Amino acid sequence: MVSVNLPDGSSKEFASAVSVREVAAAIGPRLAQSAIAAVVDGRVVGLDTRLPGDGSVAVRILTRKDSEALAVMRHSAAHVMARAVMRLFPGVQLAFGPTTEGGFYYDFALEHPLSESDFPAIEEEMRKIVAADEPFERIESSREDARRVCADLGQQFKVEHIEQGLAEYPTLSFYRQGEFLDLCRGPHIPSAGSIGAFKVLSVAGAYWKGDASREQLQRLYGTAFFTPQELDSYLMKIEEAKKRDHRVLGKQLDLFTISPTVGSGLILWLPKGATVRNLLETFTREELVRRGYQTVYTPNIGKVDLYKTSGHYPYYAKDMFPSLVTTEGEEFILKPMNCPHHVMIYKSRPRSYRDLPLRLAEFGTVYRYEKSGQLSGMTRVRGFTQDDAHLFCTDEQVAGEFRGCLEMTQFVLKCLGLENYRVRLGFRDPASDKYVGSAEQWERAQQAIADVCRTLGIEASEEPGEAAFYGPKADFVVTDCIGREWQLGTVQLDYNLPSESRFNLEYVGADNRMHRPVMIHRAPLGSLERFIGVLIEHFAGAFPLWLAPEQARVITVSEKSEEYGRQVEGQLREAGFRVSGDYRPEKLGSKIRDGQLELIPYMLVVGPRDAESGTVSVRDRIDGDLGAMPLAAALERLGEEVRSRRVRRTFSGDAGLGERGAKNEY
RNA sequence: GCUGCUGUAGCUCAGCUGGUAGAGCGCGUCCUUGGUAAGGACGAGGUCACGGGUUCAAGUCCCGUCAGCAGCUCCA
Repeated sequence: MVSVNLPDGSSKEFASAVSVREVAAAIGPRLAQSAIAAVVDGRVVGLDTRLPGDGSVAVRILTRKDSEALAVMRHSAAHVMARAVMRLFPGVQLAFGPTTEGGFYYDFALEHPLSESDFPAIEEEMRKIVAADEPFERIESSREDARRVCADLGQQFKVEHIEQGLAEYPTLSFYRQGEFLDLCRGPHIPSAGSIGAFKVLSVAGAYWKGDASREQLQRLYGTAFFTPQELDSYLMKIEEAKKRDHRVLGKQLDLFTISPTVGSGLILWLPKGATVRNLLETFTREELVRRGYQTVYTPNIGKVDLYKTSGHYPYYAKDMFPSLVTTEGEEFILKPMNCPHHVMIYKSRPRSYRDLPLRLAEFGTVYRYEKSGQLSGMTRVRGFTQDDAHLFCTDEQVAGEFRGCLEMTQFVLKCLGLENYRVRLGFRDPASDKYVGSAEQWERAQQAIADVCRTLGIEASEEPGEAAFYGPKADFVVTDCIGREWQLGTVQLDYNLPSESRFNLEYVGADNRMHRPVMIHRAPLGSLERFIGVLIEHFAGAFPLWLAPEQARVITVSEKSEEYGRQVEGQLREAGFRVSGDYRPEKLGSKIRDGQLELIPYMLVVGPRDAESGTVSVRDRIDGDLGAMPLAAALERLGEEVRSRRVRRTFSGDAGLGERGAKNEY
């Protein structure tokens, strides 16, 4: 006798070991019809799952209305896609085919290189399979049988996976659908007919088990929904997100460009982009002064010995541009980070505990040789400027300094309306011995960091094993408009560079003895390139007034008002606004449209009526025509919005193309 | 770096199975002098990424290089 507890609080008794399908049928024929899967004691299972013969279990039947059902269906869609590919191309080796946040993919090894031109045939074959509505049948077998079946099918990846990845499982499961049989944990939908709408989206390379030294596979991406309407709206969402892409907007709005002649991964800041950067730098600099930092400048190159001492060379040699060798045989490298230079400033004279904490800040431009396939717009580049600073402090000061760094990062992000981020705390892997510094020192620091986050109300995930070898860290991660995550700000403790084997940093303590300082690396924005790239997407190019490259544009109703228009423009400029004037002999509507498309926050329309009364007709980018007002009133309105750094509208949220939520369902 | 795809006017793109280049927007000139998202006419603008090859003939086919895109991998 088994007692089945249902979500509505009721329960049903069954005499024997029933399947979930039978439970659904007992609740109602309609439910049995629309059931996709079920959640049994918190685990998503297929309808063919048999409940235990006695005791009590919680069962929730999933229909297409439940979000868990979508993932189950998509996984089945991945099988259907694999089946279609196997029908079309001989000799397909199956690898993994999990669901992702926005759909699913399946990795294959096959001779024929898949391309978009193959998608229609694959989709057509999938349509046939869905229309046939054959059931997904679960088959359980022993490890040995499973291995033999896969070997007989010639599926080498599956054989390897059974032998290695699944070594601990005594029994394994297959799912059969028609001629298609695949090693798979499941669960699956009852039959293919529930796949309402699907699309093969893209193909790309991927390595078996993510290992670049292993076979390269072809990864076919797709997505599926229960209804064509949902699929359409998803595809629309992707299109919308693509329009927000900073690479598209950067070109459209003349913010930055990249020239192959200068070099890929090297950003050329156009005047408008440079304006935004400049404003951000000024904003940050003011904040640094307020928080007790001192600014420094250091050169773009340094002798290779500096990096030998820091330990970065030759360990990171592949990630740096090759060294520059002078005719006299001196070897320099383009600096890949600022810390060694800042360390030398610390070492430029003996330090006392009274000097600490010493906070040295610099907008330092660094160069790293990223692999060509890595480069992407402004978010992944080979030359970038960090809003960098290095703090030298005593062990006791670490918590307070760390707190200050996080507060500043929080403050800066808040000022920009960037609220959609998460913080990852990279902690040590207790099982590893690769770390510099004592275990107690780490424990104390990690504890302090976690406490600081808690008191600041920062939602942070502790990730053991994610720390760098030299110290724990806190990374601020934001998601871009197409769902990719980018690390922006970072705060990292460093026990390595100050150590005896590196730069051997010291200070004289109150006890007149030498002590070793702790170093903190921190960059609230991270890199200006990446940060502004993310900001462009965050605002969809429509920067808040205080950051807008062009804050206002004077537009004349006709050429008759040009003189008054230029006068207004002059007064705005005098008042410190970034302003332009459009005096072309175009119609008003046309000039407004241009201004709107260029995302100018305010347009000041002036015509004969305004010239007469000394007014301007203000048009707001967001709210439209605000009507005529005295010029002084308009200046006050804009000035107030700048001073308060008001953020009126953002476009966060992604199109669900990310990999978060990817599950390895085989 | 690897796999796949892409590279045509300033921008977005068309150009069929090879027969010496097109559109829209933008730009220039002129007409129009208009009150909140596209007035009209005319015109200029292209080593079809670069280098080889096949061919009577290459934007189109093949190879290489460079760059971009998607993904994998890595990030002090």
